[in-house]
Formats: sequence, C-alpha cells, structure tokens
Amino acid sequence: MKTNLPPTNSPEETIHGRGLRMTGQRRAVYDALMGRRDHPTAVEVFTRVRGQLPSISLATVYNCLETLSTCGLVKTVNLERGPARYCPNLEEHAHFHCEHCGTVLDLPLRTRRHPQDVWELPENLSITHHEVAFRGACPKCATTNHQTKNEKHK
Amino acid sequence: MKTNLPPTNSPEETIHGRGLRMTGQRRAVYDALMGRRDHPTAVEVFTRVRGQLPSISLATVYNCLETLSTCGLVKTVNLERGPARYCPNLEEHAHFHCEHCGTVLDLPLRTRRHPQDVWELPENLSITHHEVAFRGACPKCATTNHQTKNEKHK
DNA sequence: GGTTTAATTGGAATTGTTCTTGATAAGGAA
DNA sequence: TTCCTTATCAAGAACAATTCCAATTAAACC
Repeated sequence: MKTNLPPTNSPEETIHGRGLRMTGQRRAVYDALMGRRDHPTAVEVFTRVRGQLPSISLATVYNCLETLSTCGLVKTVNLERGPARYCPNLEEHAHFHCEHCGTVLDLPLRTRRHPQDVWELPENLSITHHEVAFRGACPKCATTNHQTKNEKHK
Repeated sequence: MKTNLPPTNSPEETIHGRGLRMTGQRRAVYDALMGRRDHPTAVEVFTRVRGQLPSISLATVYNCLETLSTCGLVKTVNLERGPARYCPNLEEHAHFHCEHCGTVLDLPLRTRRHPQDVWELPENLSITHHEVAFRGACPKCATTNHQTKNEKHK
C-alpha cells in the first residue's frame, strides 16, 4: 500500500516531475502552509500569503492548494461540512478534531501498527490512501464546560 | 469510549426521549435510509421519500436527516468536498470510497482490534467518535482503466 | 526576442446547505 | 371532542465554499 511518505525531492522537483511550473504563487502558498504545523482553510492561507504577494487572488490560492495536493506536497482534510483544511504534515498520522473550539491536532502512528490491521479489507480492493479522524474535547475544552462550536445561543 | 452501537429502543422511543416528535416526514426519511445498505446524499433521500410523501420539501429532508443524525439513528459521512452522505449502518465500521465510480462501501471491524490501538492518543483527550476512511479503486473499477470521477473529458 | 503553453486574475456562476416566515400538525389539558 | 401550546413543515431567499470562465500575464523553450 502506498503511504504518503514525505518526498525526498524538493517541491520544485516534484512539481516539475508532473510537467508543471513552480510559480511564485505556488511557492508562496507552499511556504505559507509549511511555515506552521496547523490546519488552515483556503481563506486563512489566502490571508497569510497576501503578506508576501498582495496581488494574489483567492481563486489562485484554491488552484495552488489543489495542485500541491495532487502532487502530494500537502494533504487536503475534510473533517466536517465547513471549509476544507490543508495539512503540511506528510508523515502518517490521524487527526483529532475538537468539537468545542474547532482545533485540529495531529496524532502520530504507534509503531508496528497500521489501520489495515484493524479492518476487514476485501482482497480485491486497491487502497491508495486512508484517513482517520477522532472527535471529542481537547485538553483545554475538556476541563471547562464549553458549548459546541456551532451550537446556537438563545 | 462511546461507540455508536445500534439503539435497543425503537426510533420512536429514541426521538421521544429527546422531547421530539416522530412525524410522518421523519418516519419516511428514516425508512428511506434504512431500506437499503447504501450511502445516499440528501437529494437522493429526497427523491426516494417523494415516492411516499410527494409534498415533502428538500429543506425538510435536511432537517430530518440532521435530527436523526443527532439522535444517533443514522450517521452523517463527509468523505470529500461534495454533498454529505447518510449511512444507516450503526455497527462500528470503516468506509471505503472508490475514487473512480464514487461508491461507498462499509468495512467491518476485525474482532478485538480498535483504532485507538493504532494511534498515540494523549491521555487528556476525551474522544467521543472516530471515523476511518479508505480510498482507492473498488473491485469493478480496479480491473478497468476508468477516469477519476471528477476528471474532465477533453 | 519570439513563440507556445501554462498559470493567474477577478468576477460570475454553481453547489450544497441553512435560514426565515407563515402555515400546519402533534400532543396534552380541559 | 375542542382548544391550546409548541414543534415541525414548506417554499423560497440567503449564504458559504468552491469552481468556472475569459482575458491577461508569465514561464520555458527554441
């Protein structure tokens, strides 16, 4: 099974390998994402990148994120209905999603264990990726009695 | 950890237990979903339910699905950017999503194994749910050389 | 430098979902 | 029953996230 191992190549090499160009916009979007270990939305990436490239458009940020994602340089994460989030961590990991404050945390794999061991996978299924997400309350929110993020106030 | 075990109560009891009413619309939506072991979108449920209740509105289908989901009678599944899918299977299981034809399959849990064994979960995290999704090609699509579902034709 | 093709922009369009308002129906009390 | 209260529904408007489109700009190669 192909796991998403960090590429040994530079992002330029990876992009060129697909016949694509490493433009200033793609570079800036890539750097904005790699700069922190978090899970920003496209709009959040947009506001970060604007610091470097004030003329960039939101559509371009979407395009760049899509390109980087299909090249395997970043991961797209859809944990819930809202906007997609983008993840710079290419190591195998699961996500934890706090239902109170919305934070997303990375959970590392235990050595020698793999999700495939846990589930009955029919032989004839060809698996290319897998995604594991846990939900609940993060350490901060678990102690306090918060309302759920999207819950309505009276 | 709370797993989504099938409720021993009838759907009516579960709904009443929350101070809600089992209306004709909720019943019809529930039955439409339980009638098959697949993963329809809200619109697909809408067209099914219209057979029984021609005057039902799409907004009501969304409302009913939301209600049934928060009552734990069905599961909401967000595997990708498109529309949410709804799952009648309350047993613990993972999802397989075919990237070619879009089909979603249920994968049963291997006995005695749990996702929590595979990941490093910090002590102070309180987990309420987890979701596991695999992607790739289903048996049918693995043999043929299909295009990806959303890929553009020239 | 010129040519070719990919990429970017900005705005319009689309998709999926939620909100709003007035009408309807359920369940309990009289 | 009948009335009363409250939840729920229908229809369409509104909304948020994303994608599409057409014209312009920038890369890469000759």
